[in-house]
Amino acid sequence: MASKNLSRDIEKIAPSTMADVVELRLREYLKRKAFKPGDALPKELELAEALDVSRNVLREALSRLRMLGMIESRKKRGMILAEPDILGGFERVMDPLILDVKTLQDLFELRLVLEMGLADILFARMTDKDLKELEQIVNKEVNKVQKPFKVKHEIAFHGKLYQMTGNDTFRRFQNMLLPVFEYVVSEEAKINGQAKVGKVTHRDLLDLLKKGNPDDFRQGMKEHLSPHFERIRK
Amino acid sequence: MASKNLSRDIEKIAPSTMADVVELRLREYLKRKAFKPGDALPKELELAEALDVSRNVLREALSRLRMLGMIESRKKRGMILAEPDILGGFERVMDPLILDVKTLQDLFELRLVLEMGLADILFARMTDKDLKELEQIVNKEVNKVQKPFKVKHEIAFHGKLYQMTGNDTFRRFQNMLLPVFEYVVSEEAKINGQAKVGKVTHRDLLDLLKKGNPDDFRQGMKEHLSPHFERIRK
DNA sequence: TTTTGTTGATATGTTCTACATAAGGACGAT
DNA sequence: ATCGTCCTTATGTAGAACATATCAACAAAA
Repeated sequence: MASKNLSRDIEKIAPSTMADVVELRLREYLKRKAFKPGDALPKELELAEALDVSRNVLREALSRLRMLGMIESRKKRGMILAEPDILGGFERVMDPLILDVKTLQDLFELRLVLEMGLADILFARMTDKDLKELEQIVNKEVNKVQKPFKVKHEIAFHGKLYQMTGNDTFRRFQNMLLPVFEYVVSEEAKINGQAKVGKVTHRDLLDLLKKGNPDDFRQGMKEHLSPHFERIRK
Repeated sequence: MASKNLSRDIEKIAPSTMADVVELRLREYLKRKAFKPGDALPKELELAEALDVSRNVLREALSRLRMLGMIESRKKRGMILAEPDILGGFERVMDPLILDVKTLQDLFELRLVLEMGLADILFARMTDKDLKELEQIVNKEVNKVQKPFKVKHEIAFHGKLYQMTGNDTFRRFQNMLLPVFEYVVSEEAKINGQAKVGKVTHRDLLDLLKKGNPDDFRQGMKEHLSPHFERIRK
């Protein structure tokens, strides 16, 4: 009987298809030639011939780059380099059900780190208008402690915080992160029962934003998230 | 003469190809059916027929999912759902030369936020072994203040910090972020001259890790990165 | 009985051809 | 200068054919 650990001793060969190779080559090509957004690319047939692959294989690779937003193509005009969406690939993959548990844990921690690091940029950028809007969000929370409402308010409050940074990538990023976060929390709850709630409320955080400083706010945020910080001790 | 602002008044129509639609449909299908990693997918021909598209179009969509790591396929065995790499899409797009300036700025800030938020998880996870290795990195920095060395040491030191969190996604993430960061810094330098250096050195940070607490460390980190924090006041 | 070699079936990988379709350019009419 | 018309062209889509890896079943050998 062969060792059951054999699969850990010998690395599995990764069968790479032509589309994989062509995709890589194209990205190298674009980088090497220092194409800028708006620049025109060679025609499909020319690329296919240069790479010595069928137009089909080439198009599979191009389709990938198109998904990432790296290229745009229209009939007759041809293909041009575009400005990719940095979070596009993320968005498609951010599904708690298909990611492995280690990655989910990593993303869970990522959100905690972001919230803790947010303070400085928040204080540098927030406006009075922002604070008023945040206050309205807090006011709506009155006594709605049932589960579904609670999650909704969490999203509204923290989402607003990210939006206040003026950093749109942040905002979108945490919008994608939150479902994962909630998933991890609810899975945790199934095992260890309902998580406790931090002593610092959203209203407390709002007050800290108004009258405090970044460090005070950060301390408040840590306390607010303290039930979740329990998870990282190991 | 028509208004030149017309293009801002009317939204451009986005010509979506069949591959775009099929890709979306497939992702919805996978989600709706609650496929788990390892589950087998229908055959290409069946999918193509069900979607009423040619095998070509279907394969372009499948190629995208394959790139994201969502599916794997082998001859005869067919296709199975896989665990995607959360950062795969990121990696391909993370190129300072093709991203727009706003996104670059956003990513620049993202790194700052990460460094500031890292403290708590760092103190919770770091080991004596880690500290020793970090000390070795700091020791190697002696008097090497020339530009290329400096960057190298920055990467070594901060990279080690991320690795010490035990969060592999962090580590990879910042490895991708750093080139963007360095690019933004060097572009900035072209305009405003060489950036100043923070008063807190790597060795100071190391000492804070050994003897301090998360808040002290965070303050030190903020001071260390203070030249970069200047950029976010606006 | 267990292992190894052979053979056939099958799903993906790749190529080729053909045609549809949108978009640009040239040209002329209004 | 604006609007049609026609032609050209590069991408989008379809379909058929073949190559190739791999599974499964069975047979041969140890």
